[in-house]
Amino acid sequence: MRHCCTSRHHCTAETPSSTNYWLFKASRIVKGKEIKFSVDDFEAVTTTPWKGVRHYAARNLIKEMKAGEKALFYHSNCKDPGIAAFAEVSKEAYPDHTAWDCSHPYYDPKSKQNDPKWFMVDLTFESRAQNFVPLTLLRFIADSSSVSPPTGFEYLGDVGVSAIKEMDLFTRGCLNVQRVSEAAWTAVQQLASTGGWDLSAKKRSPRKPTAAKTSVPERPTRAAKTKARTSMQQAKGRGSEEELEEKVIRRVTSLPQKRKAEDYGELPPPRRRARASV
DNA sequence: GCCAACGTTGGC
DNA sequence: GCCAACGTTGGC
Repeated sequence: MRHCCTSRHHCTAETPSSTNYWLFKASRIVKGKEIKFSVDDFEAVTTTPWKGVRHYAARNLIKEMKAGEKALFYHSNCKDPGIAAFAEVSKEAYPDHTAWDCSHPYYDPKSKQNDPKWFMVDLTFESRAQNFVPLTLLRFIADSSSVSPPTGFEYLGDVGVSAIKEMDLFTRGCLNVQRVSEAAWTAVQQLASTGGWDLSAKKRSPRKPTAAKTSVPERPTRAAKTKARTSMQQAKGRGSEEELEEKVIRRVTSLPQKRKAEDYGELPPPRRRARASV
């Protein structure tokens, strides 16, 4: 028997054969190199092998995927991360051959042909999100202190709101492949098709205060860091007054307006060229 | 088998 | 560039 995951909220009571939903982060930068796989690229090629997953937790999810399961296509590592498209897993896990190619940026000498360490699935483009769903919006909804939807998002229902709150985007942000609950999938679809929010009104939550630095003056070992973090989190608890305050929507009228279409097009804004080119 | 260290990754 | 989460690795 196999655990579908470890002790997290996902897989408690669901039937093992139920459809899973996933989220794929299309990073633009890998090991310092620009990869540039945008939603435009994805739409153009339609089906793409999801190469280059080199994170164990992400790989484990990859191996769990089945053909036909739905996925969110997410732009990460960019100015305005968020969900840009809907997709489908079209081929289940098979060895990621780029790990065997020593000239490839995804090369990993520890992966052997007879014992592959990394896997990929094929992902097929289904549709573009009618409205790009930015992480900031999801965070805004997740941050609301109430279980009920914020004004303007009543259609999500309490179920949708709590599903968004539980998304791994917030607790496991660095994971580039994530599991998505059916309720969260539905909520994202609703957001994407409804649109109409005023992004400039959503205040980005400020950086959390870092109290640890002062208490750990010397260069701490990694373990010490971990411990410090953990205890800090425990001490901090959830829902301080400051946090509540952050949840208030503020009008921000002077937000830079420069980026519009390219926000969601994802291709890097054309770097101003020095005219030249002979 | 425990547990510290490592490696990966992305938001800020 | 820092921080964070966590599966895996490796020393013992």
